[in-house]
Amino acid sequence: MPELPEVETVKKDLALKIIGCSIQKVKINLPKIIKQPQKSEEFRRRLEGTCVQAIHRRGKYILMILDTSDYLVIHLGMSGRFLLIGTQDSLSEMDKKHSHIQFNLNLNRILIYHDVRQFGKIWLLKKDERIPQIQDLGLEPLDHQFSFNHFYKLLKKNRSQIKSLLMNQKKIVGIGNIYANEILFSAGIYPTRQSDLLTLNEAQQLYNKMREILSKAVRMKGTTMRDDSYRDLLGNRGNYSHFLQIYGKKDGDCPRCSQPIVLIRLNNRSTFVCPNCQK
DNA sequence: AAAGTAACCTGCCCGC
DNA sequence: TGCGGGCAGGTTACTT
Repeated sequence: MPELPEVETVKKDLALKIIGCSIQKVKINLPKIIKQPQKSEEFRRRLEGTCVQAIHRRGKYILMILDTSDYLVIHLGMSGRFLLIGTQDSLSEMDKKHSHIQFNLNLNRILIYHDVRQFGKIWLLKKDERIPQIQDLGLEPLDHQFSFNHFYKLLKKNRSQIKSLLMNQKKIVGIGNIYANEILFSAGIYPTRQSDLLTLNEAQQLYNKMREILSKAVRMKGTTMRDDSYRDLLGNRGNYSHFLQIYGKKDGDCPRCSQPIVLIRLNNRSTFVCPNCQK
């Protein structure tokens, strides 16, 4: 599901709705989602009675800071989402089945971690505790510190296929398969091009499109492809789906030249290209 | 060092 | 209508 724009949307909504709230009770239905601490009981004990102080995003991870200085790290995997509801009765049987962690908040609200495919992960860490998943993350593509110069250097010192580089979370964070496809199409660059061999102009184009597309997708609150895919905290769809140019459009007409869009497979991921517009 | 493969899961969609 | 195969926005470990 979630790439930077989707995670950013969830983070903003969570910040709006639960900062200052206390977590009164925690119920764990699927312990394997919790990677740390190992014992569910400790997870529960350290969370109950705390208050949510701040919420941040780093790459595709959500960080929830508690007033005990412990913090939660959440990765939504492919299908993780949060539901904020008043009572469990409002959930369908299917939703109940996939509600793996339940946080009872004050004011009789319930925050649920829901995850059909169960690839999501949650850590509860002490203030000074670090995990490599976060430590090893690369640069934030929308950070104003991240200049074209930084980007260009990154391209030059790596020899991977440009699509792999864009999706490599140790180099640049937040870009997944949908946005990698969209960015490369917009920049007119074929996904298998070797990053250090791109021209200055191509690199500039790529940098511009990366920032344009990601920031527009954030404004549009992410992308929802199918009915069962990404939703925000309140169940709304992301509107960037209306702006997709190439992702999911095999055999469709290229929006630029009207030639058919071709599907190839790269690193086991579907990759959509217009061989006429992407060189 | 980089690319490929399989594994972790459930649900949906398509073709037969 | 039902079944099987393939696919899905991610990450990780292992092999080539």
